[in-house]
Amino acid sequence: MFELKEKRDMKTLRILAIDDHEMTMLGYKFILERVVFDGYSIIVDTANTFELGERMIRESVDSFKYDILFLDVQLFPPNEQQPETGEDLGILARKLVPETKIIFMSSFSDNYRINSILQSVDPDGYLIKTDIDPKTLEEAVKTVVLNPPYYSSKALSAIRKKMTNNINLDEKDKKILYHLSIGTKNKDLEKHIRLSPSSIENRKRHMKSLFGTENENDLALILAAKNRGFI
Amino acid sequence: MFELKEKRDMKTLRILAIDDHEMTMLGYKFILERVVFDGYSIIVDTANTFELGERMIRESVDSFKYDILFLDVQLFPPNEQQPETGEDLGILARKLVPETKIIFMSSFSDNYRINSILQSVDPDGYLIKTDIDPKTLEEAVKTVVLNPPYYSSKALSAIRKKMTNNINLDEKDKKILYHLSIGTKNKDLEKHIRLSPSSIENRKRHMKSLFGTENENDLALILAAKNRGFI
DNA sequence: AGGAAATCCTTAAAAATTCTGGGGGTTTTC
DNA sequence: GAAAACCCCCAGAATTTTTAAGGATTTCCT
Repeated sequence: MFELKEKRDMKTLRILAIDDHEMTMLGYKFILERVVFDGYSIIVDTANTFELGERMIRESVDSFKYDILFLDVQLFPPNEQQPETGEDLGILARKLVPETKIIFMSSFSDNYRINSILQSVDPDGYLIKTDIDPKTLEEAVKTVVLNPPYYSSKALSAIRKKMTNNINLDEKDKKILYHLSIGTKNKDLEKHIRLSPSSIENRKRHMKSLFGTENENDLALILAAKNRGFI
Repeated sequence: MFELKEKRDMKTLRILAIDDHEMTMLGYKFILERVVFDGYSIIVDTANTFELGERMIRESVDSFKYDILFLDVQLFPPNEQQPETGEDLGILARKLVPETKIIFMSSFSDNYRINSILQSVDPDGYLIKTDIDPKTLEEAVKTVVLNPPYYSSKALSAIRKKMTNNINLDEKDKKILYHLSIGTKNKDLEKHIRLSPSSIENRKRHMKSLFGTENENDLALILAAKNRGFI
């Protein structure tokens, strides 16, 4: 029905959960280690920083390998300029231990990263945190082992939103939206996007008409874009 | 935990399956009517034509309403020019009985319709036929009732493919791909797309370079586009 | 309140891209 | 073996995008 790497070790499923909120990880650990799954028992290790997580992944390469990796998308408060994210850990893990299944967990507000993560990591699971309860957690683990991928209901709806909007934005438009959404000031946009200020104005105006927010301000634009799943 | 419309009727879950292959429907009926689900028994009605399906949906409006509708995407052999598809039935059902959950079933080759169906119907479930076995069928029904949506594994991967390709094609490009994929002759393309023949050539050449099929023929282009989930 | 900075809009010309028709070579079809 | 269809290239025309400059309005900060 399903096979792990070492026949001798088929009794345990090893999971590593990386999240900066230790209490939530304790919850995951509590739930998962009580799950009975086809006769396999589950062991959950945890790490609460990028560095520790990275070390544990690296160390696992030459010993047992984890079967599943739970990764929080946002490992640090957004204002800190730590560039390391769960996504980076996912990319690293894919390279070092490609057979390990990867499940991302993100809060709703990190949704805009889902696109990039689907591209860079192609995870075996994606859970929006408000969807997570003991049952989905258990389901996710089972599905990811037996028949990946597992996307939670809100993750699917975020994906569907992106899929079904037939507005075509090119890379520059998307960059403008992204920078506006993270609070980049208009006058600083030209430093990030290779366009003149007036072109940026034009594109913003154009997008506002696409999103039906003519003559409204930039906030209305990014709200509309968020609703449609662009950021 | 979950609620149907009429408290009195909570003992049965009514399903209508519409598919032109009667034998496969018998299979679904056989499986589903044996499912035990939280104490509810399941009754599966079937229809094997668009017209019959439409009539049954219309008749259900004023009596019992179906809880779930299973719809085959391709109700007729593609060469017949019957314009009626499962998608149309889905749109109709959404209008007449909005509370009925809708699950689409499509064969792999009908994948290009998934985009349009996600837009027009926003179904509660989407199954690719090769994914369907008794277990997924049962899972789909339960998930759709309790916590939709349910997308089968191959449906998800088709969606992911579309999501993650960062090639931007506009409507005209997509129309060209679509018409090529259904066998429209090059010389007839200009009748469907408001462009000169040479522009169509240019766009095809441009897309071939995007898809890495330079100097190959149109077949290579549409195969590449299919692989990337564009059609 | 007062001034500076930032935002938002318009216009018109320059620049870039796309479209078009034409010429011509190769392959497919009957 | 000839007609039809397909594929490629070019250069001018048409269209779209970018840009700079000027000005009106709002926001921010003393």
